[in-house]
Amino acid sequence: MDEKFLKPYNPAATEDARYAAWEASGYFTPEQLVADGIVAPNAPVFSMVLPPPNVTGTLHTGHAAMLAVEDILARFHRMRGCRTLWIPGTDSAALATQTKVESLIYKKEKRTRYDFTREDFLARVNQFAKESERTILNQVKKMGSSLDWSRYAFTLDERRYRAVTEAFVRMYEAGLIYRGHRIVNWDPKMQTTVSDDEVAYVEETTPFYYLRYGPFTIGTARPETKFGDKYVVMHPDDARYAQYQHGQKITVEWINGTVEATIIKDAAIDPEFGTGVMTITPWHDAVDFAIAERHGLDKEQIIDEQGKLLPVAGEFAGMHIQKARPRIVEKLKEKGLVVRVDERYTHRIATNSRGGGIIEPQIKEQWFVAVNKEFPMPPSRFSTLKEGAPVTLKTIMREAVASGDIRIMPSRFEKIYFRWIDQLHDWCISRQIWYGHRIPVWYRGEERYCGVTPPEGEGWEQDPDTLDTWFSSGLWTLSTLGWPEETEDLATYHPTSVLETGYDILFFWVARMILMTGFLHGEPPFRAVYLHGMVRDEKGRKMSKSLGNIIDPLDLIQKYGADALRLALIIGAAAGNDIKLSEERVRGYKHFANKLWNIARFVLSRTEGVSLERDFAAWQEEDRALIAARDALLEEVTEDLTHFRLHLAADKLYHYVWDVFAAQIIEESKPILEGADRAAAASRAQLLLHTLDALLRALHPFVPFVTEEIWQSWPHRDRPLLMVARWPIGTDRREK
RNA sequence: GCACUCUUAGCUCAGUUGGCUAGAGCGCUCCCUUCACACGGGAGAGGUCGCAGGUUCGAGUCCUGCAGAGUGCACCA
Repeated sequence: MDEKFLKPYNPAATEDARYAAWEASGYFTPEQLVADGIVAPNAPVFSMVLPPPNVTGTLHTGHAAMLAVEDILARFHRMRGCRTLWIPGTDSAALATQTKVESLIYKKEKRTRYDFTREDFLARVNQFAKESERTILNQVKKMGSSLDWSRYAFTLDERRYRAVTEAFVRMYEAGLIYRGHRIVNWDPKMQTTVSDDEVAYVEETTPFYYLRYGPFTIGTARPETKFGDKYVVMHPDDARYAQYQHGQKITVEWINGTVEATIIKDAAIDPEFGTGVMTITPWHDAVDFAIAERHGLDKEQIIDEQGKLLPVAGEFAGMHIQKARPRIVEKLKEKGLVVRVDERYTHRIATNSRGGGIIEPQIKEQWFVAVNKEFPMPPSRFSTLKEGAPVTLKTIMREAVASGDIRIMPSRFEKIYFRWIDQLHDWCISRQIWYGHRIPVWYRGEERYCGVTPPEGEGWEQDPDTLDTWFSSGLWTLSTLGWPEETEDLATYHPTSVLETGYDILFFWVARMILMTGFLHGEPPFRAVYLHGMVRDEKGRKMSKSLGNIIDPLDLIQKYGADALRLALIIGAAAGNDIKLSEERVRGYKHFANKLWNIARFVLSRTEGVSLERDFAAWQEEDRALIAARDALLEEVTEDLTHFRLHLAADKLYHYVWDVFAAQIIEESKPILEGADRAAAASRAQLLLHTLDALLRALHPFVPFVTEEIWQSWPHRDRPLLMVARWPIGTDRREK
């Protein structure tokens, strides 16, 4: 027996070496599994892409949970003999990364991006990204992730750039990407648009003003936007205002003098709200914009891109809206235009969830993906979307899931997904930042060119904007497998078997992958979606810097081992449910790794010279019964894993090891092994070996490090690495 | 406003398609350094499974209502 078993299991001294050995074996790559006869050349395929972490980020507990689940799935399928591929990558996270670099440069050098040329600035961002890349990748490895590093992809590398450009051009040519003047979410702080899904609403209590507008009283929480209001809108059936005709003009005294106002009747007005009358600011409000579009009304910009008032505001021009508001209210009061104020009005203000500022809607010329535009379905392998049938991108997204071509787990998220699709608007994909995939469109006067390569001739200017980072992420299963080329990888591994990710990016990512892959490749990007919950602190709060409750997974790995962390993140964490993580839980599972270690020590010390021959005929009746019970449990575990019930599988193995194998079987074995009945002793010794052998295999996906470390000192191993040993169920059956 | 989730031991949570005396981790009490393991073992305290109905031979598990907590979505100025 190896002397290392005389000491307690020490994960910190073990894990890096075990990972290095796995990596060196080449078995993270499916071709190597085939080449060495580990799996058959025509074996079933199991493939996944890693949701790429931010290249400039560091590993957090959410990543740890994701890696634990995915690695368990990968190792399970690899051991079952599948050609298993799990593709790693990182995301440029354009907006987040650029913001980070901008702030670093400003701190150090007091320079902003406008002090650089675009090329020089991008060189700085790229340099920073390259430097940080190693950090996150090493941290991913610390979790034991069996990723195929030979296929590593970065969302901004050359192959991915090609895929993104190609996708844009194809969608442009199909009329599904267009450029238009529309109201968008503008972040004055980050100086860019953001998509609807990136907007987060924060509750705020502010005063609500009732203002005199000619014969009407209108309500607003934002008097600073009201300067240009010259349309007063009411419901067509509102009897109180029946005397006013649609289109009728009236003169009213307003903030900066008299204005000619036009009466508009529109059913969007809720007569029950406030006074049932409102004025509109089409340039800075989506509802107002829609009303203005319906009636062909003028739209005037009041606030500029920095959040400052324009000349229409008269004496307030040039002032930031935050500062101007109290003064405007003051002036309104002086003029006697304030009828009443509700001091405590609760409403939601739009903020940029990506760490930006308060969203100020603006009308801008931007690029959009048309989600409601009908087109003939391209060649398709979807079960309910036939080539040539009239569809929209929404249809593809809905049908892919409704038909069962894609299964979302837990299923309640399917409902949430459908709801989201129903109210989806066209997706604004252009961003006014520099870091990212540049839009492949060039202009020359009135001419416009869209193509994968720049246009011929002089005088062309490329669109300065870049694409929403989710546009490139949406291609991830395709772009990592070589699309737009018809590669062997694409033919073999696409659609991927399962996409595992957090439920918080169901809309951002999962839905957009379905949209883009469905249109561009005519099939789903994956067969199943497994959504894990958010990792929270022991009190159930979100982890955040401001709360100071962030748990660093690397600390936990250092103290308790990656195996312990994996179990803590898996056991008790059903799909879609949030996970509360506490250090005590992780410590508890470290004890499990040590328990296993000591079990191995006991079994090895008592079975020296015993072979693992499975001579079941010579076994004692009760030992055969124990094996049968064990195999029944392993059947259940296998079934659970097949159905993504990882938490149950892990829990069952944990209890079998501790409560059955250690507490009962091993304890009973002590007198048997020492007893006078040598046949019984021999039978029992084989049972111990046989069971530990099976348990090491079955536990390996969950606790790969400690099981592999034991395996390396296991005299009975049939493969040099446990990682590529056979799954226990199926093996015995053949031999019986 | 609409939708969804949660409410099980002191704390944090499992309990897959309804089925034997309801479980885990941590914590608590008492005992044990017995030859795999004190990162251990033994014994134990602790639960009307939110509340009220219903379906069923049988419900923590399904249905209805109520209460509390939370999340997502929404163009109520």
